[in-house]
Amino acid sequence: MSTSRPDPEDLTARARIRDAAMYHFGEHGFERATIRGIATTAGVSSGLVRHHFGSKQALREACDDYLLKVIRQFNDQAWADPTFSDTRYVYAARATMAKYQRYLARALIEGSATELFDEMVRMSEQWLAVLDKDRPDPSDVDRRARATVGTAMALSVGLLYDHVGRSLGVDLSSPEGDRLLSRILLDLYSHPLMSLEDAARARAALDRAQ
Amino acid sequence: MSTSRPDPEDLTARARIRDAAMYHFGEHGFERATIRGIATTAGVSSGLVRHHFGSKQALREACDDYLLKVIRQFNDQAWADPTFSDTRYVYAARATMAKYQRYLARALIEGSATELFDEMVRMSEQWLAVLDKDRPDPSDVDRRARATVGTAMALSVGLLYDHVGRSLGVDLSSPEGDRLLSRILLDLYSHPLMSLEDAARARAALDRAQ
DNA sequence: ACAGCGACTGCACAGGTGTGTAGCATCCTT
DNA sequence: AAGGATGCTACACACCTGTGCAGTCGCTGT
Repeated sequence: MSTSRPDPEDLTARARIRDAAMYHFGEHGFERATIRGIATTAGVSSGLVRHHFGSKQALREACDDYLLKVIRQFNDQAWADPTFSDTRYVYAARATMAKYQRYLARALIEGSATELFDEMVRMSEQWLAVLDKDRPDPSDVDRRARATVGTAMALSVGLLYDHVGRSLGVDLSSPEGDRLLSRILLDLYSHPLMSLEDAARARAALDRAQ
Repeated sequence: MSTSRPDPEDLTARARIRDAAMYHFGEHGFERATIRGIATTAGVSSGLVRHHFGSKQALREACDDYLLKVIRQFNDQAWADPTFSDTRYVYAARATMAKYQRYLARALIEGSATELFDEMVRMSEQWLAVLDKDRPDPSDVDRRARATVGTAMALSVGLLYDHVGRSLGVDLSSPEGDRLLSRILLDLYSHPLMSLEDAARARAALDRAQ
């Protein structure tokens, strides 16, 4: 148990409550997290949580909204920067999202945050549009469809953060962990799991099966 | 709300409770699921749940163990079958795991099921060993490391089942949904997201950054 | 000076939860 | 036939939770 997570006093109580809530929701899940626990972490009374957010559910929604705002801001900033490449984007996205990783994972699994996912698909679609320019053969599936599954895959390591870290034997939040992960992703992203021929064959088999 | 999920009477009460628990845990999460709700679905008293499994936590562990057994059995069976290819394996795995999808997702996110993940990494490693034979250049990262991240990615669609289905606009559990997903995966698996040159460049940049 | 308002606290309440336990029926063993 | 284990139920208990609410403090505009 780390003792002090919240910033001292430079944030408004409302913001501190929101941050504490994201921490508790992410660490324990929505159900197990308690308003009293959140209030304690934020250094306020439980009544104040209710005063500012109305209900636990509304507090969750405020957290979702905030994260959506953060993600949108990151994406806009990234596209505005002319030096940004796709690899840099992925890397920076990981860095930006690091502190919200656990909350994001919980939110996606527990069903809130549908807007969040949809927004991320939209962002992936933008990138796919760029990548598709270098692609010789046209895809037989919709770009949005590919963006959807691509988004899910991009989120996977974040969703299974602890499992991946444990299996790799490193702390993913450490510099070494981040470097190792980058290497692995570079390798996977640059090596297709199957050849175009095998894929075509499988697709044909799929058509044959009706 | 679908009314009757459990099979009529052909299962022992213990097995019915386990099935009901996997359903409730998967649908509502461990915390929100209640022993009384599980008992009702299984058609028994809440006391019997305790009688057979001792505690809610122990019930969860029994579910994890069962799922681990199912997965091991599937994998052994797949490797024993000489006609099995990698694409078929992925396809059959999806079919086998379909009914446990939601439970698996919850278990992985909520932190139980570490054995499950590790076992899946081991299975991925077996497949990678086969795939590596056709690979011209040796990878600069451990096979187990690649298997770990690959496993996470393979699980991603299952973890984000509802989001992916909603974004694609189809029910993934339907035949059309399954076919669409297969097509998307074939496309993604057969097209690298970046060229070997770009990957080498990014790797060099990573080394330069220390 | 004073009324109003928002930030904030403390406490009580009702509901739901996991768990403990006493007791009943049924079947199997000796 | 006796007796004990086993599957199973019903009920009570203590606890924790989200929520409601009355009230205090401090600021701000008039």
